[in-house]
Amino acid sequence: MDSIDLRLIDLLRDNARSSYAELARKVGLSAPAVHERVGKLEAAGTIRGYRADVDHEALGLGVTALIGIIEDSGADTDDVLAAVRNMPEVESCYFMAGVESYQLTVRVGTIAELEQLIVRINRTPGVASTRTAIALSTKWENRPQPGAGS
Amino acid sequence: MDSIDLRLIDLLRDNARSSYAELARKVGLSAPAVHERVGKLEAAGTIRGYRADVDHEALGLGVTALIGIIEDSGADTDDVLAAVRNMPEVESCYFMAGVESYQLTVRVGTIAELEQLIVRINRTPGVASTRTAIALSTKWENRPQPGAGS
DNA sequence: TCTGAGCTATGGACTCCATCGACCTACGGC
DNA sequence: GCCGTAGGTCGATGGAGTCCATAGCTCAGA
Repeated sequence: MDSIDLRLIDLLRDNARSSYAELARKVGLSAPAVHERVGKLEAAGTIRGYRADVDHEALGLGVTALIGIIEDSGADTDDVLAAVRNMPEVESCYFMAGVESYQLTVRVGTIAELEQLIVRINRTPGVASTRTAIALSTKWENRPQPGAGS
Repeated sequence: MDSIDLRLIDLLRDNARSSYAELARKVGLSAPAVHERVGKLEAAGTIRGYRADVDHEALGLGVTALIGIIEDSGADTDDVLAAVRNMPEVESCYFMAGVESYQLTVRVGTIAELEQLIVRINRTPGVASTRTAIALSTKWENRPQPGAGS
């Protein structure tokens, strides 16, 4: 993990479909060398994968909300987690310090769907209550933090 | 935007480095046809780009936190936003309904750095107070919600 | 100091892919 | 019925991906 690796990661975070030849030109190595470095970063788990960044509104998922979950005392946290995992609307899930055990990012098409989702979460065994905040607009998301390779 | 487009989006959300030839095999079209469809999705802004999904811990950013910002009455929201935009630690930023105007996802290396970041945000003109919750663990992030194309 | 092991780069070769142009088909409007 | 358009296939070709052999570099140990 040297500065060339960091630059490769930055470049792939900016455009994951860059060709190895292009990456090679930018970091000043040959394409096979870049290929091997990227392969090692993937094998080590530093690069987990490559994802298309989509416009959720264009896919009919224009409503974004953050939901905090407060668990019952004595609830089985794994059961709550498993229930939430089965809800495809839940895009991200963090286990938190504080009163709210889980913090979710959810995406739905309409406010009505959000209401139904909240009801479903509240009905889940182990969930005492939830707190929902709606995002009026997304200023930015998943902005890559430049590494030392720049 | 038909079901083939949705499948292409799903496939690219799963692996953004798939070759056009591979995508073509999976959706049952020729590679040039897939190339053109993907190009149109990009031009329309439905696909915004392609990002490598990295392990933040491996990059020394093992601390994730969510920060809510409460603004001063009469604060210029754009100034607050601009200040936050200049902080590279802020990965995502939503403008929210409710008492907290902004909700941030931030990533830093240590709790000490988080403390400094919180201080910096609180010192920003227009910010009345903040509320921070630390993620003890990330169950999942940016999980793609399958479209109807599956 | 010399030597050998291990790592990582390069360059060549071969295969496969991206991409362009030509043509074909289905469909809707005149 | 005819034409224009949208969107597909096929074929060709230039370039990319990837495997392999080889060469330099670093370091440990004789």
